[in-house]
Amino acid sequence: MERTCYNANLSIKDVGRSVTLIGWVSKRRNLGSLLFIDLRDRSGIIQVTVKDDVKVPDVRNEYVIQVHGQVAKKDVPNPKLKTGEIEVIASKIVIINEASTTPLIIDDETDALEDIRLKYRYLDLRRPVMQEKLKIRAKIVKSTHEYLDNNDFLEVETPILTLSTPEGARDYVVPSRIHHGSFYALPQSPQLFKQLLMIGGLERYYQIARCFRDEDLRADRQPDFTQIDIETSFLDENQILNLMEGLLKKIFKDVVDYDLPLPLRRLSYEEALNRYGSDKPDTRYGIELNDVKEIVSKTSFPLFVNSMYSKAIVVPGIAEKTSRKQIDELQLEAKKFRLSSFIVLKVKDGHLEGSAAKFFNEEDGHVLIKNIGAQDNDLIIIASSNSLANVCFGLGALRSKYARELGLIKANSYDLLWVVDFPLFEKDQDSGKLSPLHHPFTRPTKETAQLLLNDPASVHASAYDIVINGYEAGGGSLRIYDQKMQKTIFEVLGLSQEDIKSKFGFFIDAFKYGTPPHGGIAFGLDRLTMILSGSDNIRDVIAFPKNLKATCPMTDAPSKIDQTQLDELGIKIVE
RNA sequence: GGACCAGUGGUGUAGCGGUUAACAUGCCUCCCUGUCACGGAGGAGAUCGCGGGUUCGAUUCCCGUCUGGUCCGCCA
Repeated sequence: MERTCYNANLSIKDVGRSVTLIGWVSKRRNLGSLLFIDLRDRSGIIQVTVKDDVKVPDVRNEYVIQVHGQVAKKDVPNPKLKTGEIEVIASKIVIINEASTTPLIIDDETDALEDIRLKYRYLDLRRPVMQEKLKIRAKIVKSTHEYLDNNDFLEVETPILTLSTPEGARDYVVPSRIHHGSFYALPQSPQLFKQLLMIGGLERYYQIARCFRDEDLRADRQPDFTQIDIETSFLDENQILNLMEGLLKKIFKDVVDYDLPLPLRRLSYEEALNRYGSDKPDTRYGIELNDVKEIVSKTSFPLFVNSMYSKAIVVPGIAEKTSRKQIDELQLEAKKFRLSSFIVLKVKDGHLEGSAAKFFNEEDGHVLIKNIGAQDNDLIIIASSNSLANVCFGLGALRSKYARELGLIKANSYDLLWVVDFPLFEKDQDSGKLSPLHHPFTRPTKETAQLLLNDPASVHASAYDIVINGYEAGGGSLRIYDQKMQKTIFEVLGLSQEDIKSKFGFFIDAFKYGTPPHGGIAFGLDRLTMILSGSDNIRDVIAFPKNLKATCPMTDAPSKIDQTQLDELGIKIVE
């Protein structure tokens, strides 16, 4: 189809040029014998002016049209448009296709709610903001290809139909037609395959890998999502982190023209937990956690005296406007994080106020205020519990809640850091069972590996997470490359010999043929795109996402299938 | 599995124990030669998510249910 160029490629330099443009009618302004059409294509909008003497067909919003005309300079430019200095004086307009009235307004500021936008996603995608997000996504992928290609990484695809390994997330499962009663699983990540590629001698691998996890959805979680999946051989933790910092630096430069200062800060898991109450802290604002165990133990308040851990946060300048009701709501919020016991104090004229203030004598009150740096009109929240995790995560949740509400987070700012030195295992709060914090292929640190059998909870992992603006944007580790070690880990996790053999037999077998020390990382492409496009919702950066019920409002997937299909698969549906 | 919030013309909202159900935008017709969120005049368009209850009367109050969203659990 004849076309000179994209709309937004035209500029003041093209004045006088004869052009043919194609696009959608974004807006008409009919002034009688003068008609303006905002013509939209992928590049942007340009104004087409149709004068009295040109016969035009009846053109409506979202019609696809071809415009023949001449570029002209506008007397009064429109600073809001990239092409605002010019317009195209039409000599001929051809309708390529008509359009019905759309169920949503095709505009950056559409007022349609999300379910309507998802149902008509193809229309939603016509909105320039949405296209911008997809362009940012593509740019991240392009930068990634460039950087990793330049650093000797080889892109390799791994299977989508693979073996189910029910540890970790729930698998999406695909029935086998040829083997009734057997199922493939979709990969939760290419973890085992990328390690086998290292055993296969590839040394540096990457893949823009689609991953699938059948767990409940969130604003930042989809059941199928994309990872920038990376694995290397013979590199230690520092070498990997440095290499990956180079990748992040290039992405941030290429995509948002931001010069990322390197090296990135590294925070131990313990410090992240104790200072920010999170394993993925946003450090763009304060309200850090303070240890107040020593001071509050001197009070007469039983909760404080009987709890092993007491920590406090200071929320600045809101004591006066915080009501009893708001404090009750706070209790509710903290309860979500298993933090049921905390008290709220206000600072007024250098003294503590609030129902729990009476437990502090004058001197202890002053010491508390001084030690945690509280000022008049500040709110002090003290949490106490015998679980350090509950105290920290609970206060961490309140910390981020207040940061959002008080507008302490600077827009369009970036905060990147590594969280390192994780524990290898975490204990289930109820059952006390150990499970891997990262995954069961993570290598214990040299210093703590010998504790594996006697004190597994104290073993640390050679694992690292990249945290950006409070999102876990990626994570990785050095992997176990010793067959015996891998077996021991499975045993500590309580897998039987049969389980190990049937689920991971092929994997452990491979280790005996000369496995290189290896390690890697996976970045969440969707989350990276969210952060770099300023979105707070993962659906906005995925062309065709699922809603919270894991269904697609446009296609209505998942759907029932024919009896014939079921019969072929040997499947009976239980209602 | 659980908590909370929201469902009113195509779209987004307002409203309220009795209304001609309001406003914006979109849509249709007409007028307009410099608009760019064009302007002006007129018009069509809603069984107020669904079911039940209270009531003389329910879009409004109550219960249930469905749908969507946010969060907790879950996400090696």
